[in-house]
Amino acid sequence: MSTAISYPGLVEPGIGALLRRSSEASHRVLYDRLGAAGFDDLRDSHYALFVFPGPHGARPTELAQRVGLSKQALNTLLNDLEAFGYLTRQPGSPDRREKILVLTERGLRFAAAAKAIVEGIERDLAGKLGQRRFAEFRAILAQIPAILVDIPSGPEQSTRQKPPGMSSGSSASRP
Amino acid sequence: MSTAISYPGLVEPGIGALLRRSSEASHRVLYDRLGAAGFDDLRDSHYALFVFPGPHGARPTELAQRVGLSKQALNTLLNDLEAFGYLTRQPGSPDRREKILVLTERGLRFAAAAKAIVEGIERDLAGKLGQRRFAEFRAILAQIPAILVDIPSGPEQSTRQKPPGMSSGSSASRP
DNA sequence: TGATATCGTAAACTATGTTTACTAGATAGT
DNA sequence: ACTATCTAGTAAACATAGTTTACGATATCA
Repeated sequence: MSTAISYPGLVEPGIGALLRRSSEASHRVLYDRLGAAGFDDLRDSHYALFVFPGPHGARPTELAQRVGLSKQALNTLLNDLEAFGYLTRQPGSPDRREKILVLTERGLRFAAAAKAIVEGIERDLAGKLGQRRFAEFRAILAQIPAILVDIPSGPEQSTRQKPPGMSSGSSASRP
Repeated sequence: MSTAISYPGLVEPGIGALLRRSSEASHRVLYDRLGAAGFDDLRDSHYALFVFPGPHGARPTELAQRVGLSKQALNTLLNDLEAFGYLTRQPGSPDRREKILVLTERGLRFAAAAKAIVEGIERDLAGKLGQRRFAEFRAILAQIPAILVDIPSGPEQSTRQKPPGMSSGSSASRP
């Protein structure tokens, strides 16, 4: 049992670590409940396609951009979703190169279940924190990304320096 | 250009989506600045090992548990970190099966740079939001994970149902 | 009516992780 | 002391998720 020596460094920020933990916790709850509700044939990567407003009526390329995936990655997931009966690909109509994604009955039930679970989570949080504090929290949270991209390269670059000539060589997993 | 038909479902919660976006934004800023500060031989997976209190003085297995990785996944990353000169593995002493992770000069500089960047981010946020609001925000954020795990399986399970007999069959990527 | 762009798909490759299995050293039972 | 068993670290095989590159079919422009 070695005691971890304290040293003056951490990468995971206070605020960043907190955000990550909360984000992961909320998604875990959502995914667990979806699985428990009978939708246990999907994995997290499939769930990601249902971010609002979801796949219904969209074209693959459009959806890929929205969820931040390559057309290819998306296509694999769509194959699964189609095979599992969550959606179908309809040929697009004036332009027959297009496909239109259409949720099946099951797909619609999945989306409804997800919505209900999410609303439940928010109700619980508001209940524990108080409506007002939760609303304030949420409002600030919504601002964070804009603030962060707004101030790239702040004043703390005094730590900057180039590393010594460490040419990669024989590592296992360099790109 | 097909217009996305509105339908009653979303998977990505209000609060969950917001948390995810903020978390990703903060990590992107941190990682970008670390890269810009000369630590561009590491990837995100390596950074993860430096979550407070980081690898210094720890044993591999201990660290693996802390950061939520298998011993194996961690070991690969440690190989890289060692090859790039961020740390060394010292043989543990009374028990010579153990290895003790020790940051090198470069590793310590990396940790210090990360700390400075994180502090800069927090300063910026506090500046934009106001000290008081930021502190309140942070306090609530820290409570979220506990609240969420506390209330697993809430009252919204009325949506529960088993799916029809969709035996998997011929998909690309099912486990 | 071609030249060229665009949609969806496919194939090959990369990155990151897990599970299973092994080796060296530690520890307990006798 | 001697074997049995446990544990730390490592290795190998495999799973998952994504990217880049390529291609066929349709659309659109000159």
